[in-house]
Amino acid sequence: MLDIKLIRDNPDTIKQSLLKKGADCSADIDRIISLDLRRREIIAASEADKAEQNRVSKQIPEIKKSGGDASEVLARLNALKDKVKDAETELRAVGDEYNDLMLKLPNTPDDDLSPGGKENNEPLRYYGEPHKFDFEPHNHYDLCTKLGLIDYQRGVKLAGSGFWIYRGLGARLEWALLNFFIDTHLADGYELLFVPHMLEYQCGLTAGQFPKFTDEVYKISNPTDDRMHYMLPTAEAALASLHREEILTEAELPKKYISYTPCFRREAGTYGSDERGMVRGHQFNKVEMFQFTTPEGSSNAFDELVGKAEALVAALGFHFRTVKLAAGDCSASMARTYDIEIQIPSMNGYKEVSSVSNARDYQARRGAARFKREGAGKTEFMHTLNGSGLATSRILPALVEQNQQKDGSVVVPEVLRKYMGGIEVIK
RNA sequence: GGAGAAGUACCCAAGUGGUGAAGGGGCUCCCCUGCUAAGGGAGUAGGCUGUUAACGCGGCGCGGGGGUUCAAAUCCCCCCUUCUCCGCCA
Repeated sequence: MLDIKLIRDNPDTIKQSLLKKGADCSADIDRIISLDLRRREIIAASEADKAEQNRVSKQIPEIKKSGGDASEVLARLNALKDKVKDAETELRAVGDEYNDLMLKLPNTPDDDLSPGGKENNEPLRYYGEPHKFDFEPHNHYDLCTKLGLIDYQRGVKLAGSGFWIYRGLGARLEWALLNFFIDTHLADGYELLFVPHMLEYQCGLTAGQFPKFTDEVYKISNPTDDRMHYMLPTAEAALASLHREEILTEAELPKKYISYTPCFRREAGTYGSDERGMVRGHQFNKVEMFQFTTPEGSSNAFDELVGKAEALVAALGFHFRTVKLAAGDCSASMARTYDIEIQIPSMNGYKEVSSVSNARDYQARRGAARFKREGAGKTEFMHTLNGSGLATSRILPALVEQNQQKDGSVVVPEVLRKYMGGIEVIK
C-alpha cells in the first residue's frame, strides 16, 4: 500500500511512477483523492458531533441526581445519535471503496529502474563462462528419467499434469541442495522457520497477492468451515505476515529469516516444450530468504540478499548473470527486483533461478508491521525484502544437464557430496 | 468433534450501565542512607486517527466485529484465541 499523504501531495509524481511499471492508475488515483477528501470531511463532522455527544451525556447523571428534567437534553442526544449513525453509514461506503482502490495500487518502482517491461531489463554482471560440451548432451528430462531421479509419469498419476516425484538419488540430490542452502544461510546468521503451508486470506493481502491475483493460488475450502485457506505460492506470503500488526524496537532490526517450503502455483495455461520437465510445475521446493529492516537499512539488505543468492549459484559451479529488472517486470508489490539467471544447456537463453526484491514499506503498510526508534514517540513502517535462496526446480535440471558425462552419468558438485553420503557420481 | 472457563496496559489484577478504567509488581526520576540492601516520595496507556505551521484541541480504544441504550469493559448476537475435561487420532 502506498502512503496516502504522498498520493495527496504529489499525485502526478505517483501517476508517472506507476506508469513506468506499465500501470495507468490515473483514474484510480483521482478517485482515491476525492474519496479521501470526502472521508476526512465525514470524519471531521461526525467527530465534532461525537465530542458534543460526550460532553452533553456527561450532564445526565448530574441532572438525574439533582432531580431535574433531562428530557430536553435527551432529545438533543437522540438527534445527535441519528446524525452520527448516518455519518458512519456513509463513511463505511466511502471507506470500503477507498480501501479497495488503495489495496489495488501497485508499489512505485525505485527511481533508477528503466521503464517498460522485460525488454528493458538490464544485465548488471556476469559470473564465469558458459559451459561447453565435447559431446552431444542430453536434456534433463531424458537424463532424469534414465537415471531414475524423477518419476514424471507417476507424478501425473497421483496429482495430474505439472507434478512429478523425486525418487532415489533424485530425491537425495534435491534434499542435498535444500540442506546446502539452509546450512549456508544458518552460517550467515539467518533464523530458520518452518511455517504453515496453508495460509489465511490476510497473509495474501499483506504480501500483495490479494485482492488482485487470487487466481494464481490453490484455495482450500471445507464443508463445515467457511474460513478459506490457500496453499502458499511462496514462503514470502507467510514470512511477510510474521510481524504483522507488531511494533518492534529498532534494536531488533534487521530480522533475517529463511524458510523451506514447497510452493504451490496454479500456473494456468501451457508453456510449450521449452519448459517441459520440471522447469514450471504446480509444486516446487524453495528456500526463501526474508528480511525486515529499517528504511535506511533496506538497500544494504537488498545487496546482501543478492550476494547470497549469487554465492549459492556460484558454489554449485554455474555461470550466471545478474539482471536488474525494468519497472514493468517487477511484480506489483515490489519497488526493485534483481534476477539471477543461469543457462540450462537444452534451453535457449537464460533462466531465472533466484529473484530478490525490495518491497520497501509497501507490504509493511498492508500488514501494519512497524517499529519504534529509541526515544521516539512515533512508529514507522519497516521495510521488507525477499529472495529465493534458492528454488530447486531449475537448479536441479541445470545441474543434471551441465554435469552430465559422455557415458550418461552425472557428477555431484563438491559442495553437495557431504549431504549425499559421499556419492560423487550418479549413474 | 462435544462440554465448560477465560481474554483489561510490560506483568499480575479489580471493575455487571453514568466524571479522568482501581490497585499492585516492574520500570524511570528524586530524597534519605551509604555501597550490589532497606525505606520514603513522585511519575508511568499504548496505538490508530481528524485538525493545525507548531503548541494544542478532538475522536476511537478493556480479544475482534455487529447490536441495544442518551450513555457499554459491563447487557445481547456472531467470530477469534487460550486453557480444562471428554471423544477421535499421526
